[in-house]
Amino acid sequence: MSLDFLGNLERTHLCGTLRAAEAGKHVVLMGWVNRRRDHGNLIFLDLRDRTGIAQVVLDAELCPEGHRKGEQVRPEYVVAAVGKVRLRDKDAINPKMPTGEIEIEATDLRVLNDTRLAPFSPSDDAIQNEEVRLKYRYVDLRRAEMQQNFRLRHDITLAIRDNLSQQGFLEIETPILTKSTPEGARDFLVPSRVHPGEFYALPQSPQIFKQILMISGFDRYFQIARCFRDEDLRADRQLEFTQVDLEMSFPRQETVFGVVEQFMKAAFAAAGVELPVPFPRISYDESMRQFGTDKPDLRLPGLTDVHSAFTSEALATLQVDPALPIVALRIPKVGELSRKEREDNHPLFDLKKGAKFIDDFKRLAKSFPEAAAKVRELAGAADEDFVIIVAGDPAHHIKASDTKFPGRLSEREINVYAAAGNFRAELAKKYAERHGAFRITDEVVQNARARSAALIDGSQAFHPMWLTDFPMFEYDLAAGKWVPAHHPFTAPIEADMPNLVSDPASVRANCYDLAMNGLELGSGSIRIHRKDVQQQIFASLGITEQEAKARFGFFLDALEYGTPPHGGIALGLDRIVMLLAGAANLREVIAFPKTAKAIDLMAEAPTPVSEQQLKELHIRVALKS
RNA sequence: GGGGACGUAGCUCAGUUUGGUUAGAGCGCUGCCCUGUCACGGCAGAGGUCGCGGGUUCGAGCCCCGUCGUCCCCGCCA
Repeated sequence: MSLDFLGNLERTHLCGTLRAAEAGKHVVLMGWVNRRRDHGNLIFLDLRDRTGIAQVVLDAELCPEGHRKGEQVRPEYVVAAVGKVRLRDKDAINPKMPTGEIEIEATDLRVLNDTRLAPFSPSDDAIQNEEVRLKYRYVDLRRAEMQQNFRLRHDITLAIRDNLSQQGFLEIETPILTKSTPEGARDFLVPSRVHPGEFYALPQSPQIFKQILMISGFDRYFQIARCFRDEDLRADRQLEFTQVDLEMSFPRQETVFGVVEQFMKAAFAAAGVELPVPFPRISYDESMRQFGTDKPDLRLPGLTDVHSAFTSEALATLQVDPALPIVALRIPKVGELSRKEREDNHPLFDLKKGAKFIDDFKRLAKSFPEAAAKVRELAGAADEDFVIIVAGDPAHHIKASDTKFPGRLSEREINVYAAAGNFRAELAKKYAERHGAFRITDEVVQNARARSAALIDGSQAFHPMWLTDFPMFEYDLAAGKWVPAHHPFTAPIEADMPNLVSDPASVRANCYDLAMNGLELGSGSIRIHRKDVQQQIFASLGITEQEAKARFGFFLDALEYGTPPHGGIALGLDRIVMLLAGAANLREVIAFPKTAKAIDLMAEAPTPVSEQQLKELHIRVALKS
């Protein structure tokens, strides 16, 4: 069909905002045709823009030209509707729509653009095919749910910026092209044209720069910072992601917690949710014991120590390592599972962690009726609750004693807890419908979206938790030495410093994580600001002065020029938005995300580049055959 | 690198258990009809290399092997 020019037509209103109060006004609306209902001489168009939908009426008698065009428009055509707002007859009011009391009596319709038939319609909320959604992301993003997600993201980001600014933080940008450091995640490298054979790296975080900003006297820095890590993706991990990154001078751990609690409260308020502060705290060891993870989800029961339910004879018969934890995990209201249902769950358990599980209670009860009953009692299990016992496998090649140091959890213990914790999280996801523990979060998120004036109580739906007292070092059994569990500028807790050399196992790091509903939201630490302490740490890690200089030279220099005590944290903005959007993965809150195989299906990145480009960059590609 | 789920019409899915006529449904799409619909309705119609390759078989959407893609998890992510 022939298209119309916009001419000097100016939009006067937004579709979703029209109400009965506007009745009688002449309006010009522009947007996409959401649906068309053709009654012959009367055509209804649902016109959609970012604010919502309004009904346009094309009457063959009142507006023959517009009606004629209306016969030809199709969903997702872009049109301008000119006309008068009028109240609908009482029996024509649609109470399901915010604009349902009015409609636009069209006097003119301009067809601004047509469309190819998209593989799905933005008005269709049943679309689940992520491949198609990502390829046609521009259509997917038109969907009301996506529009809401990005409105939410905007509001949250704005609130955090505003709040941190009010708390005296200054937003300062740091380089995207920077220096590769071999620590941590894999870097994305950028070849230098000017310097043959040399590379920049994209920042995994602004870590070193923000510390230098403290040395530079900015006192309080923050940045909504894009970060890049070339690692495998997950539901909560993308190659590039956004951190709320901040650093402050002269803080105690408490100071950082206070700052974060304030801006998190503000961020949640921007999403319509009241988040109580301060957040509760738990030590790393306690979190591992109780939840088998350092990002606990407190909406479900934790792990229960059920060692006491078993006699040593029973453990021997069951082939369970008595030196390792024996815990029960309980998923409420799952009901009794058939053998096949249980077996379907077995791949969710990570056998490589040196742990095993018992999920057949009937069989257990035949041989050890008291133990079976005692386990369920200790775990507080009701009849319809599903209980699994997780314990150490004595056949594992690393013995329970091999990595055991007094006063802290051993690698084997951690792995048994982790196997239980992972299993718990996977089963919780699988049986979400049955246990219903996640429903409260969905409800709060849904209600908050409706944006009534008052904030909705989020205390039952969101469970923030500070994790503290992480071990400073981990023992690398293969290398036979202590390695840092965090980046090497993390300060030890002051009281533990005398033990740095004599008893590294006992040293705790002055760092902290923020977890919520099974997600790690952020991680930070108080940093080392003294050269002598930094040298001690390097020494206890077996890093020579030359090595340290090669890796972090400029930063170690900077540390010697009057570095104030400082510390900070970085929080995953995408994850915060994901929680508040009620989304199951990050792709729902990132406009142009990548697939699990790190591909942008819309832009079709990555791709090979021309020989000429490679040549300019002094690069030759040698693919492994 | 490893484990798991999925892949049938544009979309959502049934059909795969136990191989057997021309592979179905709803939505969407096309044409016609319709002045009060709002998931409009009515009539008619088009649309399928059953992800791809190979194998078994008289015969494969269904069985076997391989491969590709999407998703989830482990490893990895200081």
